Amino acid sequence: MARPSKPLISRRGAAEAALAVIDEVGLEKLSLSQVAQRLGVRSPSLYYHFRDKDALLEEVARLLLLEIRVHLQGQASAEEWIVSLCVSARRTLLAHPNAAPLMLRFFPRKLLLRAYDRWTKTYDYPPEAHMAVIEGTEKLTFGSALFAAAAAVRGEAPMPPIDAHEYPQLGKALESNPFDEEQLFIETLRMFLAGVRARIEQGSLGRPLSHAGGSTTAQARDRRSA
Amino acid sequence: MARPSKPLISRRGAAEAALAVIDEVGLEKLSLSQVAQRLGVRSPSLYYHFRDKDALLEEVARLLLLEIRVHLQGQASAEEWIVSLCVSARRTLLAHPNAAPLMLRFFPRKLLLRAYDRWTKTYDYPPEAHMAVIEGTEKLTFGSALFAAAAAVRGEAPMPPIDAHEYPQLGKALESNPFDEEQLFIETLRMFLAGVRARIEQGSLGRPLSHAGGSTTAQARDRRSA
DNA sequence: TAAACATCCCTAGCGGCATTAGGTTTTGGG
DNA sequence: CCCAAAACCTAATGCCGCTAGGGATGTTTA
Repeated sequence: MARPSKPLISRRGAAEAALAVIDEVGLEKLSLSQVAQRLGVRSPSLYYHFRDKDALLEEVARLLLLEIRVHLQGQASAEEWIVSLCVSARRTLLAHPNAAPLMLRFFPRKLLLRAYDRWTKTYDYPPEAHMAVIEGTEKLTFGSALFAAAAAVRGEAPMPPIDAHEYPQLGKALESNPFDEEQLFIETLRMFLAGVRARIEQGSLGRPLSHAGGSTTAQARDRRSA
Repeated sequence: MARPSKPLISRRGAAEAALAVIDEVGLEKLSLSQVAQRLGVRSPSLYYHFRDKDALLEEVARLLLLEIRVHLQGQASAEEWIVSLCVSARRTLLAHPNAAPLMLRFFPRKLLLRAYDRWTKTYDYPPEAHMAVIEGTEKLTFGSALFAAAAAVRGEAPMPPIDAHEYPQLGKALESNPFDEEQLFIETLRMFLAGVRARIEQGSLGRPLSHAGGSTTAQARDRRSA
């Protein structure tokens, strides 16, 4: 009952066990003893592999991000490729709603840099727009996923039943909304990407919105400001 | 030393005290005794006003959302009004980076319904697009604010120094990015709103992105699918 | 006015949890 | 074969959320 022939604990295995516990009982109620129990081990032993509980959770966050796998068919444009990647990311997080908030506390951005680097290679956007594209898609994706996950944990629908008497306009908006949850997310993504093109074509990067002229008169203005 | 003439604790006051403690020591390290101490009271007394710790934190979340005040000058379009409101929301959350994650755990959507109802009144968008506008702006705003806050807590820059050797394209993208943090957020918002208009004008709501024709040939197609 | 009741805080204490200290066995290199 | 490092253990500490039960102070009622 001291040192085993083969290690019982690995960082990866511990993270997987922790994720399983989180899926079961929730992030707040996760205790190291539960993780240890799942590994056939006592809780202080975890400290041989992790500095503290946060270090373990960080590993879980990394694990979660690495689960994002793209299963995309013959894709059309680079933009539709982005869309399907973001949808994959969202689905992965929603598959572990209790663990999703870890993305916020321990965002392993390093793991995304490679993907972003590849994106910028295939874009035909001007470089001044690259970071905005990254920022917009990332925030839309993780924002949508995190809030949807949080709502799921509470057992709420992300858009709660509206008191149509109190908020008539909003009620109508909800009624005529043709999208389900995921479709709505996809639509916001496409809106954003369409807007990227629009603002580039108008040369209005960094400028306030001005739709004085409609789409028929949309011509390129003088170039962007500094 | 029992019941005071005037109550020492109020829900509002306790939430303010809790917020102050969170600002100081962080959300994780907040303890009820610290809140109590700030109110000149012992921690179990808080249970007379709150069911449990989560109930107190929920009140803090509400407090935080109510702090969002719009200080907007003579605004131009309805869209620019949305932009300034979202910027206000983001700034408010960034003023309390330690408390920002509470938005995720206890999102008081009810407090936003009134604002959304008013939005939909002034929009000239078709109703099928209303929820997408709400969803997109909300997720962009809170996504940006939450991740920026989390990065601030860790003392990181939201976009970390890129190893330009490892990720050359991304390095260039960062170099030619003309925006600071907030400007980048604003730009993503404007991109999104521009995209809302673009997809409406093209009648492509719900459809995949197809920019076969450039802006010059952007004409309305047959109407959206079911 | 006095009794009854509700309000609002207190002290004491329980159980759980993260973390530390220090011990013990196994393994592997010299 | 020995010794150091590896990888687990038990025991213990201190904090924290929360509950139980009590007592003083108001307010309402008879």
